[in-house]
Amino acid sequence: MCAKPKSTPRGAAGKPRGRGKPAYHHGDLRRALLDASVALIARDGVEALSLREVAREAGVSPAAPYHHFASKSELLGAIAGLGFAGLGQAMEQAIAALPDPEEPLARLSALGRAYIDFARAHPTEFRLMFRPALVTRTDLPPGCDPEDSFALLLDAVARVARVVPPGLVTPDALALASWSIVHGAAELLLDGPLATKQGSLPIAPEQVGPLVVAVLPALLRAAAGNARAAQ
Amino acid sequence: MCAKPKSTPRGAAGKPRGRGKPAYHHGDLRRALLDASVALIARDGVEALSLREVAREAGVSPAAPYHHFASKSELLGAIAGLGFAGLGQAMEQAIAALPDPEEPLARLSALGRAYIDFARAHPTEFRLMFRPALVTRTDLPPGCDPEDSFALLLDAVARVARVVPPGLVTPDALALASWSIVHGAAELLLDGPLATKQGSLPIAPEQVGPLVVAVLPALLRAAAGNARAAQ
DNA sequence: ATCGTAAACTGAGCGCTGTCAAGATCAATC
DNA sequence: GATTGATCTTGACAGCGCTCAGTTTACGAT
Repeated sequence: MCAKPKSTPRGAAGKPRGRGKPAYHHGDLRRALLDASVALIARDGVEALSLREVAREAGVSPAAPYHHFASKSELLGAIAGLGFAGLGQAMEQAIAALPDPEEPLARLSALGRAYIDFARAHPTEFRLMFRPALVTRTDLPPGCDPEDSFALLLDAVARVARVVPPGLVTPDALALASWSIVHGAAELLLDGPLATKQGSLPIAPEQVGPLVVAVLPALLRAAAGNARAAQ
Repeated sequence: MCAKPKSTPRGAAGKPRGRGKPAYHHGDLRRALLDASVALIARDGVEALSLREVAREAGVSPAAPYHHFASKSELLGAIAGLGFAGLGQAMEQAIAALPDPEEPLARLSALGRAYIDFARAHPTEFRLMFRPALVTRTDLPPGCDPEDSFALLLDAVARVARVVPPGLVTPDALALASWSIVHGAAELLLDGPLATKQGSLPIAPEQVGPLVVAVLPALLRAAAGNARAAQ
């Protein structure tokens, strides 16, 4: 599932060997560049990221990154790719941790919660996942496709829709609504008024996830025609 | 309400006068810079915007913009400010156009619709409104505060909550849910999979607004305890 | 009509950036 | 041990944000 294909392509382990010289070949520069980039973005923001500073941080020359990424925006794209992989993984784990993974409503709630938690835990990756203008989408290995991460969420909505009698809105609309509410909460949490000064809504960041997830089942029940859903 | 305070601060009208020379004083350079910036961002994206190109577009020297904006990010902040003002205005108009502006559910639906429509009509401004990292918030004239735009939305939710019997979740949670769903739909529409390849959900962009708004009342009814809301 | 003042704008320039071409270095293979 | 090919360095280019000293203009007071 979109894992790191090769741990150490050339050379030795991740660290520059203990000799006096810093070693001409880095070991795993690609990884080091990604890590340094995430750290720098987290500190100063995406717009302040300079490829040269990333290279400096990794201890290589300004042109070295170009042997691993065709451009700056492709490096950002790789970070976004890591984000998609991480989100998918977090969602799978959330389902696996469920007492009954087949219960539709619980399944959806767990995914929603995982979505928002991921955004809070990995804001840098999450933001890049949804800033297509900053990013050139390099062809990812199969299983890493953004669609795959979202498919889990949409599938969970479909399961609920199957259990619930057909209601006022189509299943597609249900899926859109579910996705929107979870994604919107995440965005407002990271870059909206909830983050900056939280003046508008007296809601602490850590409460956003639980609150949204608590509302989700009600939304699905009601939108599907006010019938009693499973459980 | 955050209107343009002075139409033409110095000099003559907006256009460079019809003489042969391009006129040393531009007339309304600030406005021209904002307009050019929005156009360039719409064409090439925010990250590709250069202050020098904006100046070129406006026919002035590279240093001229600095007499109107302290920095590039302050220019972007001004665009975001225009966005907040525009959103507030669009929301007020949406309410004013209502047959009965006092009907809580219709009021909320109209605001939600206006929110999403605004994002679609002014993607550049909308994005900047929610990219605080790109923007330095210059002190805006009173009435232009972002909070004011959102207050309308939150107020509409509160009105619904007042009519509906107290339910499973607090009014704050209701407000968060409503705002999230509308904002999330807008973000997904602009920068999410709905925009890029719309492979995940078979929903056309122009359908997103109506669908979300159709779900909104159901959400509020259900979350508030499954009781019958007004109307 | 003239002057003085302050705003608007210019042009040169500094340090930084993303990117590229050419050369140096090293690990692994034949 | 020589070859090969990936990895990294060096050096350079154009363009960027931003600063500053100086020029041009418009407006109010005289």
